[in-house]
Amino acid sequence: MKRKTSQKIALEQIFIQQERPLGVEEILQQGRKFVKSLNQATVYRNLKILIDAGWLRKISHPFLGNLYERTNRVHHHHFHCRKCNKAFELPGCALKEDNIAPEGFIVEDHEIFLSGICPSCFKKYSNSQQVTPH
Amino acid sequence: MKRKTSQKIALEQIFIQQERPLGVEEILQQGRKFVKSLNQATVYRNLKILIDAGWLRKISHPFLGNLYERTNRVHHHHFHCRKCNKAFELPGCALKEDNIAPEGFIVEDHEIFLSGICPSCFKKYSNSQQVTPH
DNA sequence: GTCGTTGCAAAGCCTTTGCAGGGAA
DNA sequence: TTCCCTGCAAAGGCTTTGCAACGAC
Repeated sequence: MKRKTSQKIALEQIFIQQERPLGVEEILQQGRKFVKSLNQATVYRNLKILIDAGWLRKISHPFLGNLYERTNRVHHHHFHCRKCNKAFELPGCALKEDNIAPEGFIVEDHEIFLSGICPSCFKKYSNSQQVTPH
Repeated sequence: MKRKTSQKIALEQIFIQQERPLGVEEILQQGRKFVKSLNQATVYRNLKILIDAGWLRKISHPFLGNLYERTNRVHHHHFHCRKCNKAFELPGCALKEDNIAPEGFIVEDHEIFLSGICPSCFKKYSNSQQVTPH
């Protein structure tokens, strides 16, 4: 990253302000609030730069495609709600420390994707099951 | 699946004989041993049919793209070796039963991707570190 | 003979790349 | 002024789709 352009600054701002992982389309939409002419190719090029710099991480999400998030976040994993189709960041890690892999495999990294129903959608579903009093 | 064609039978045979998850290119290569004219579009269409029938599962692998495997295999996860770039099926599951997700989230399914060095590559690496006696 | 299935080619996504012009240092 | 970076358009992978011909039943 040799030159600080408004496009780069915009991307950094978006991720600094953001709590959840973002897809390219969202990044592009939000980036255009800062730089109206922002182009997809520029987004992809700068994402790559930020990833190579260790500032961003790319998540290949099984349902939502490629998402990007800051590397400085504490270790966590992602939950996908099959009702509202959103990704949630879940704190902590439910992986057992021992017995992760058989003898001989050296585990350096891992990624866990959980899926099901999020609290908000479960609530909606429960309500629709109830007979509404009148 | 209404009609049994040689193409469908070929795909089923490939997966019945196969121990590890396969990518589309591999499926196509192997399928052509049975049906020489086998086309990519046909592979994709039949994969979809087999998935909808609950006979196959699609795995969106972070490094290797989309892989396909039989649904009748015991619960397991996948290990990716960053040296030889292969996917390994690991028996068992290192996920803690309790405390997987915060209160309110209903976890229905999960996928774990491990990565690092496989036993075979570790062995090679160790050997190359050693001074070969002469 | 029907009509579900196939092969082929075209088109659709998402992502990358070539190029000329623009802007940071 | 230099030359890195951007926007645009074209091209690359992978996957899906339209269509006429084929073949399972």
